[in-house]
Amino acid sequence: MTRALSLHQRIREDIEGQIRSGAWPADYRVPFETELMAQYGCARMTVSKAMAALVEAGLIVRRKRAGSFVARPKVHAPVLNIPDIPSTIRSRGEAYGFRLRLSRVRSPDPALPDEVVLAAGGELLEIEGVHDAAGRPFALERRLIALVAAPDAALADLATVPPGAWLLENIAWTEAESRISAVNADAAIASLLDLHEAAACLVVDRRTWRGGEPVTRVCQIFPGEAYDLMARFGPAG
Amino acid sequence: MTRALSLHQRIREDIEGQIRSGAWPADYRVPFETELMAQYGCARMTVSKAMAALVEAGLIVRRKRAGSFVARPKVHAPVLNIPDIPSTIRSRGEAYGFRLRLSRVRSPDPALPDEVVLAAGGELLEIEGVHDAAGRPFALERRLIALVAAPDAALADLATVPPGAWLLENIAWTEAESRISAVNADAAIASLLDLHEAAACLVVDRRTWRGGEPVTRVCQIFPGEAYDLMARFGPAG
DNA sequence: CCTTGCAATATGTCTATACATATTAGAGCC
DNA sequence: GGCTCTAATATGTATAGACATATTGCAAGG
Repeated sequence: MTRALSLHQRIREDIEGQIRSGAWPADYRVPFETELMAQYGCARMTVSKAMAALVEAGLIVRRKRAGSFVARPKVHAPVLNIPDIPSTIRSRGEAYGFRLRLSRVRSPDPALPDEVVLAAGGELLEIEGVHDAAGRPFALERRLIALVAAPDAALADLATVPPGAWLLENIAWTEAESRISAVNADAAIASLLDLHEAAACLVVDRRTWRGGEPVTRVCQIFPGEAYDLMARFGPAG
Repeated sequence: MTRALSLHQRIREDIEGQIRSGAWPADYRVPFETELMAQYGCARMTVSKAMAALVEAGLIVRRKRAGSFVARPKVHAPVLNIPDIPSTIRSRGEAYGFRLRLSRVRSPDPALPDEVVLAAGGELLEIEGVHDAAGRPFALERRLIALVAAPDAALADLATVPPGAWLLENIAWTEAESRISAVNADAAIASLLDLHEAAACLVVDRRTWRGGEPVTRVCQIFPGEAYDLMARFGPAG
């Protein structure tokens, strides 16, 4: 059963439907607020609330004196789905495992400005491990954690809890940036992921911050042909 | 100069700042609307508008009788930036070019359900070409366009206007889905992109619809080491 | 023809008020 | 103690009115 919608939501959905169906193309002039208030028999504030939500969603553009118009679709803002690795594997019904291969505390390399910034004057926890799905390697993870931001990380039992899950529980981040690229597997990657050398791999390089303060940087390497990322742009479902 | 902000925007930004700075952690109870109206000396509707925007942005959660609380950050909804190829190249200050290599109208392959669905009972326009940056190959594009949805595409002068730009101008889409993966360049790709064989390439496979009706499917192949995609989660700037 | 200025108009913001609705703290009862 | 019912409370929705502001169309003047 569809829940009872408030009036401004109904107005919003009606207009959204016209736009998404293509009935109102880009640059089409949406009825004036006065017309809509007559049509729905409500106050202007109610119409305005619906319109404001449509602006927020990027579906319309409003211009004083001219009216409101259907926005041209933005090319560049699909929502990327980067599920975390354990849940991806478990949702396929496969057993998940994490094999820790390296875990040590060290100072940032002064030759690498990125590391120095991340460390923020303290030391770094460096971690490397392999995520397994059904006993076979699924992804290689190399991670640096700023101990200034997450001092407890050094004490965590990363042999049992993968570092991504530990951080998510303990140091919630507020900003993240991911870069996605492709590389050929070198000998080390090929061996760890059970691939032939030079196999194409998908690389997700993610940095996260907590209120401007860097927390961690992680590089996840997936076999390119066995994994893909999905991005969607469209109805907010 | 910072523009004059309306009051509800200022309230919104003040609260957003507290959250993004980490001063108000997840589950922190933000001041009641009555407290905020006293603090800013305004009506409740004004506070409410700010709060509604924060809910829309996913920064807070509101519960009747209990109050409004800072939301725990969503893990997996970064906004992916897929700029279109000509503007990416031009923004680097390099000359952009498109070399059309193939353009023909054909029927969908009955063995490929995807093609049959895309064609929607009509024929397909198949296009292949290379995007050049500063005279060197930058990306290979293979595209199928449903002529049912875009009958004029067959008449477009795709030798001068790249098909992506043409479609954007003429058949605005409303929904898109992109899959991102990595492959090793085969002989054909390596030759067209001027890479050694087996070089890792980043593949963006995008399908678009217009109100549920399929419009086009495009596969763009980039040299993996020379290109990356960026995704961000955080301040909506 | 081009410019300037005015007035009409549609959106943008805000108020004060009203009632609806969900949830919780606490009172009262077994 | 554990249960239920009730009343208080904070948000959710909506109204009618007011004034601000940006932009457009048009008219008057050069």
